[in-house]
Amino acid sequence: MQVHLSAIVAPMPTPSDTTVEAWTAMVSASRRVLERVEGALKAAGLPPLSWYDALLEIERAGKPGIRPFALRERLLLPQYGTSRLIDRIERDGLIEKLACDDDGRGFLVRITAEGRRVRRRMWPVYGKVLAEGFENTASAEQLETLARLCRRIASAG
Amino acid sequence: MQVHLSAIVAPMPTPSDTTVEAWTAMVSASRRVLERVEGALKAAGLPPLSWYDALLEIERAGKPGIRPFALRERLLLPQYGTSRLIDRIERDGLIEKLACDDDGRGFLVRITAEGRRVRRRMWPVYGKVLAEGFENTASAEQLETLARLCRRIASAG
DNA sequence: CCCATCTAGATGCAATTGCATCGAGTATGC
DNA sequence: GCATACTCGATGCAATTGCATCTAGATGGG
Repeated sequence: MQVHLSAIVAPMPTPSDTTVEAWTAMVSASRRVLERVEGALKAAGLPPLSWYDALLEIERAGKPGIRPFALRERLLLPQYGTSRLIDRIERDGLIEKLACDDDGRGFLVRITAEGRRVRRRMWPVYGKVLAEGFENTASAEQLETLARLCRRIASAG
Repeated sequence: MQVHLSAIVAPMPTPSDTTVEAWTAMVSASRRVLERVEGALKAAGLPPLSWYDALLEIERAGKPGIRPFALRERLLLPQYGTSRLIDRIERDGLIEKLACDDDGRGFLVRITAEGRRVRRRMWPVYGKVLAEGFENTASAEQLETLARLCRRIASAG
């Protein structure tokens, strides 16, 4: 039996079938749910999902607001994406930009009353799709397992 | 204690914390791996991941080729997305369009030698990221579980 | 055969994303 | 205090995506 040196020195870069199965299933699942969520939001005349995530984080930051770079970290968005998302949401009056005292380069983003209202209207639409997709399908225990595995993969390098 | 009728008649549309945890973990994981894959492909001077998926399906279809609508079903892409993806890949010479005898509206898509070569070069780059993300992180058994849960969620409605 | 209807695929236009780069402000070292 | 490096955020431009609509060919009655 011949053994290639590369197989000993370095691990094969080729993933197992099981890995590929898991990966494709994960991508399909998240894409499908994402499509359903976006579709439901649009059908209800509401903004896209990215606005929900941003509004939620901004609302959580409360009265003092949040810096764009901090928002970027939470949303895992590229810097320019964050910048433009903030612009669009602001143009719609759901958030406002506040001068930042201790750093002249940046500013703070705070949610407006209208922003809170819109986020609240989005939640049941969003949540309904999630509940349908997940809770009719898997037990709480299975969902915990799923979450744990996904978190590990997300932080793996 | 007051109970709202809606809580009895229809299930609450609000998902459990566990559901939300699983969902956000799943989205983060797939987005992170996707970013890594796209980054690795770009760093290697190779086309984006969407091309890989398309090339793989087209290659699998073999000599007779595959109709765009069939490709669309497999890739879960919108119709216009498929149409344009085919255009771009064709412009690069990795696939070719063949007249379709039994349906004058459409055509068949077939991979070229160059297309096969490019797909083969993409695989180790793609696969390496998958192997790192999944196999260093979870056992085969866990990956099976992950795949099973994700498949169920993908097909749930 | 002819019309109505349906399916396959393309495309104009607007919105979004990706990439590179820029401008302004801050922090550091001297 | 000042030059240098760094961080924050914006933006021009090209590529991609989403949406609506369109054309050509197929299909199914009458």
